[in-house]
Amino acid sequence: MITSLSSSSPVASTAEEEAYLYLQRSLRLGRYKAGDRLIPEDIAAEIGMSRMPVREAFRRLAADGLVTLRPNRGCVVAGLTLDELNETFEIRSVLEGLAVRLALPKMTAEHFEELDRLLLRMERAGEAGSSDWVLRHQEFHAYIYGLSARPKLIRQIAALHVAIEPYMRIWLDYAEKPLSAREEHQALIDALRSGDVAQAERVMEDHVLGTASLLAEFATPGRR
Amino acid sequence: MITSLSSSSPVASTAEEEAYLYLQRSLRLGRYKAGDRLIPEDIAAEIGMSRMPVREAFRRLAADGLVTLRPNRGCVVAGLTLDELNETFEIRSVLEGLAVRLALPKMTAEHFEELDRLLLRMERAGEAGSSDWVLRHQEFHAYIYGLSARPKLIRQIAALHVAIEPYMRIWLDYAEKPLSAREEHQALIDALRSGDVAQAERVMEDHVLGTASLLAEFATPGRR
DNA sequence: GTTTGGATAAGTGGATACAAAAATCCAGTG
DNA sequence: CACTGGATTTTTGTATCCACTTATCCAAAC
Repeated sequence: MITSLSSSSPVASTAEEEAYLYLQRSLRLGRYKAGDRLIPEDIAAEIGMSRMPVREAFRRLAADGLVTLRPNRGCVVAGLTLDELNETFEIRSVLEGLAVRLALPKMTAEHFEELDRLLLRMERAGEAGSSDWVLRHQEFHAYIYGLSARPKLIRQIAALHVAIEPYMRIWLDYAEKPLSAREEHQALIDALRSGDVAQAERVMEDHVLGTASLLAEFATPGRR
Repeated sequence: MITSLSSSSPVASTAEEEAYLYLQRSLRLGRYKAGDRLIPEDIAAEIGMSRMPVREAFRRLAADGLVTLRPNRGCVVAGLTLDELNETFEIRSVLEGLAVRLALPKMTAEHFEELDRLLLRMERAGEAGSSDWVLRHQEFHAYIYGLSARPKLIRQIAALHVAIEPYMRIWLDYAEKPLSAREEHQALIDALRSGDVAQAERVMEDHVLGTASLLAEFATPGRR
């Protein structure tokens, strides 16, 4: 059972893998700003290898949508405009809705109990938005998606989460209004318990889109 | 306006780009079988370059899901099990449904006329399944998705099409029963003309899933 | 003061060389 | 005759080098 929304294994067996994980981590933590140029030589020096594996890592990051690669122009940290960010949430909403639709028919009483436990753990992890809470929150969602038993779907969802993460971080820092986290997730569980697939799917879609609209409030229209 | 479902520009300005396009083409045309190993040195020799750009092309192909890359094990042509193939269609159905949902509100009378023209061109391109017809069919769909004005969504859809293409080709070769192509696409246009967003979205979802179930008939359960 | 051209520096792309890992082959053993 | 262990071959991964493209900077011209 997949319980993590990370898009790749955490073991770096090759230099390329190490570079990839290092850069992904740096990007997710917001070490670079959108538009920053990543110079292979510098990064290679930081982690003690040559430019070559770093270049290949760039290619993978580009595929993840975290950086942009142009011939002879190097590697630039990708920025999402508000439009692109919203688009990503739209895509997430249908994919995560689909995951719920596929997961629900497989759910048994034990699964619901586990969801209750995960929700509890999430609440106990602190403020909605704290880094512990974010982890538990991902766990909660990943658990549901995992039940769909659709590896490709899960990977796609994970990739979108990775791409949005830097922005979420900014947003969470600003979050003044308390997230209606408890209510929303309880509603999600309730919808699942009701067994109404279409309803559960819609609740998940709305949950994801709700996050997007919340995010929009803190972003200025032209913002990258 | 994006009118092609190809996932990248066709101009090869660098050796890596050339290798990528060459390999993508070979894979889409079914030159290799699933499980075949791609030897960088051989491919490099074929197109007259060193292994290095070929290696980088491999990474991009892996991101597209066309090949699998394992450390020290090289590059293997990806195979989709019937389950994975069905999963891909499930994902396509919600993404293409979303595209329709977003496109419809922007459609005017001219757009509908263009759709009529595209359908006509598709019919005139020959047998459903011929390579000309496939192209026109893609054009038809791409036109609708393009109207959604969601670049990322369109790219994701395109990527899934590329991944499935080799299988579609096999399937189309076997297709004995006439595709109900005309009726299905006319129904799609009708649904769009009705202006009922939810209905149009559902028609598109069914259209995509219908293709999947048709495909399933020709595949043996354990097939790669 | 702004613009333009070109020298110079910086950086990228690709090829070759070398090291390390995996696959293959083969002889010896049970 | 199947199996094991190790040498050999093949292939992959990484570093270094060179050629070429792009960016930067400065001076001369308008």
